[in-house]
Amino acid sequence: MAILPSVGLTVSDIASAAGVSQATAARALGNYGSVSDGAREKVLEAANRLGYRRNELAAALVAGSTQTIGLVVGDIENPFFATVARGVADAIEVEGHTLLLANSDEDLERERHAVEALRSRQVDGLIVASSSAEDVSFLESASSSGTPVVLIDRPMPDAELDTVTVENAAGAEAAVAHLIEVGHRRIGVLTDQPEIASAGERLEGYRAALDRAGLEFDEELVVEGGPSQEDGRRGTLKLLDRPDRPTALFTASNLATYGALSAIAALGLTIPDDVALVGFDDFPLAEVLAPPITVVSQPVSQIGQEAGRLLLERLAGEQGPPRRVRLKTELTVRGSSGGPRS
Amino acid sequence: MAILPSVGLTVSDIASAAGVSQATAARALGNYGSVSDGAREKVLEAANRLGYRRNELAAALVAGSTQTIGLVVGDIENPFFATVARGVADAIEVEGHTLLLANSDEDLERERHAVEALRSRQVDGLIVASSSAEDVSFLESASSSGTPVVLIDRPMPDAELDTVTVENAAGAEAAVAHLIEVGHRRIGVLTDQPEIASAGERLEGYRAALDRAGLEFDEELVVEGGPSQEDGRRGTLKLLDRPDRPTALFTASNLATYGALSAIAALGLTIPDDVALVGFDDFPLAEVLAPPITVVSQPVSQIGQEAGRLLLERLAGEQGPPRRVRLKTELTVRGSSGGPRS
DNA sequence: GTGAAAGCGCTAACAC
DNA sequence: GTGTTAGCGCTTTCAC
Repeated sequence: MAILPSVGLTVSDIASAAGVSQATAARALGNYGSVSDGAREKVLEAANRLGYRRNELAAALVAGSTQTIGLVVGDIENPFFATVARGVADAIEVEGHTLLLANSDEDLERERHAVEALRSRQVDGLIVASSSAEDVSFLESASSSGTPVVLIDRPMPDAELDTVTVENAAGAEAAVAHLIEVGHRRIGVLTDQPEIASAGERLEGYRAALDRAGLEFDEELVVEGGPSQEDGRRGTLKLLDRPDRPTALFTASNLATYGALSAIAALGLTIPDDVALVGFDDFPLAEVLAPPITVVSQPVSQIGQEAGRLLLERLAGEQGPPRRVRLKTELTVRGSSGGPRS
Repeated sequence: MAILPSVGLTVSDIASAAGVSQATAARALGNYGSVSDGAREKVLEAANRLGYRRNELAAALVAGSTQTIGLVVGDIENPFFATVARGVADAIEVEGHTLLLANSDEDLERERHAVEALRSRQVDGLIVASSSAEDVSFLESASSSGTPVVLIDRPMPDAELDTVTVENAAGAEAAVAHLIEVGHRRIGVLTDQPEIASAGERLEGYRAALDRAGLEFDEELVVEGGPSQEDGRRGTLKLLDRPDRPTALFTASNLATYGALSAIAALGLTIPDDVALVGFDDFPLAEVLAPPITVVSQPVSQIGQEAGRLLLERLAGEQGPPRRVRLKTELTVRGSSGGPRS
């Protein structure tokens, strides 16, 4: 294979090949200003023949826009984030933007660092699933200094930023209310780390459902999972591996649900007889498991798409106050929550 | 919230604030050349105070390196690719690189387009799961013109490019041999699109196992799935929804396995009694399903990490011939393949 | 050790 | 319509 040292053809190269000035070639290539048909043709022919590819970096430097948007998620391996990423990619690519991706591992320092790196690379905007409910000042400052930020998944009512979230409290409440309705009184809950803002809302929904049913809130029934399936597994074991175990479980995220399923299997318990289960966030095999898993489904891809859309609008000049999009969740009752209990 | 128009502090801004020349400030900031301690301190203090952030774009323009690598996968929503992406990200971020991500949807035209877009953005290198076994000339030309390319997941023996793949044929053969060993004679196979190079190898492994056992190859038992779970489901239905259905099924990819599980459930069949199942590629709930699913597991994250490593080596100047890394697979026998049959 | 000046590849005034 | 010229923000000679 020949080594073509055609590392970087520039506008000037094309210009001389076409016998016009650099500016004319640039105009023809960039499709702006006015160029005579003859000149344009010569330029395009030369570009084509030589295999010219525009250096977007140089263009971005002068234009002040890279057509690149940064996405910061906890972990792209998490199917939730993967689907969000896909949604974002779909929404922005129609406008010619590309995704710069970073994982934060749900760690605030890493998140900060990722945001810094992305900003240094001059992303036009940022979409962030922030791991902190507290300190998003670095995101607000990005936004106010010209790099719009859209927050996703985790509500942040105090932040002056566009956000796309789902109805966490309502979704969780529906899940728990459903468990109560079929007869459960002791319902365990496996939550995300409390720093993650949606975790709070889901726990709130859990409490609201208990309240409404006149049930006591019992701290013992709340276990904090972590960002991995293994964390969820451990949490569930803690919750279930004892005599007075809850009769039902609400898992507040997809990985928590995976972990719980794994723990339940390990303990040899049967769903829903030994323990009923409702999870937040649907997943590919939920319908296939025996029994199928009851879930609060959320429009994951749409979260990404909406975030992309809001961001593109900001980039197009939208100046209004923060928009907060709340997407609906839906309780999908399948077998794991069980029929009515005596 | 105040709008700080501090959109872009430049080296010159810092230089004047520190009372030194632009060049000195740049040296202090960029940590190169020689700067007196006094000057350095003044510059760093000013940079810190004013909140200077280096414009990596401008730096990249002159350095000719963006510290960015492009990753092209079929679909980031596919857990396989998500894990690969994570592996790549982990491998390259230690060197300060960032991931530019693009989905090809397993379409060659989209893949080409993505590669073009990524190259225009001056990525330092590319990692690609190519959807074509035939035409990778555009990737070879990228490589020979200075943008190294590492191919992943799909073997491409004719391409003059580094590749990271797994032992597809051996893995598939082990899976099918195992099914034969426990007594199956009619084994259906759900493959990926034939354009995808790994699909060929896995099918080859399937045939090899049959051959070795003296079993006839029956075209009727081969069904081509597609890149989605739904495709796998449809394929499986075609295979199983008839009287002379195979007694066992080998699904050649994770989404195919998902689809098969869904179809089997829909048909009301029991695993492994009505139909035994072995899938290529492990997945989170494989152990949790009843019965747990027997799989050929592959080191997915490691594929990404190896690819990242190979690419970094090329970027560091490695000049040798194409390296072809083959990672081992492992047959993990669980319940779905059944015990010995009469 | 430091500054002045050139240049990465492109866009954008501004003349002609 | 076209060419000349001046930058975008940075790195990098090259004098001093």
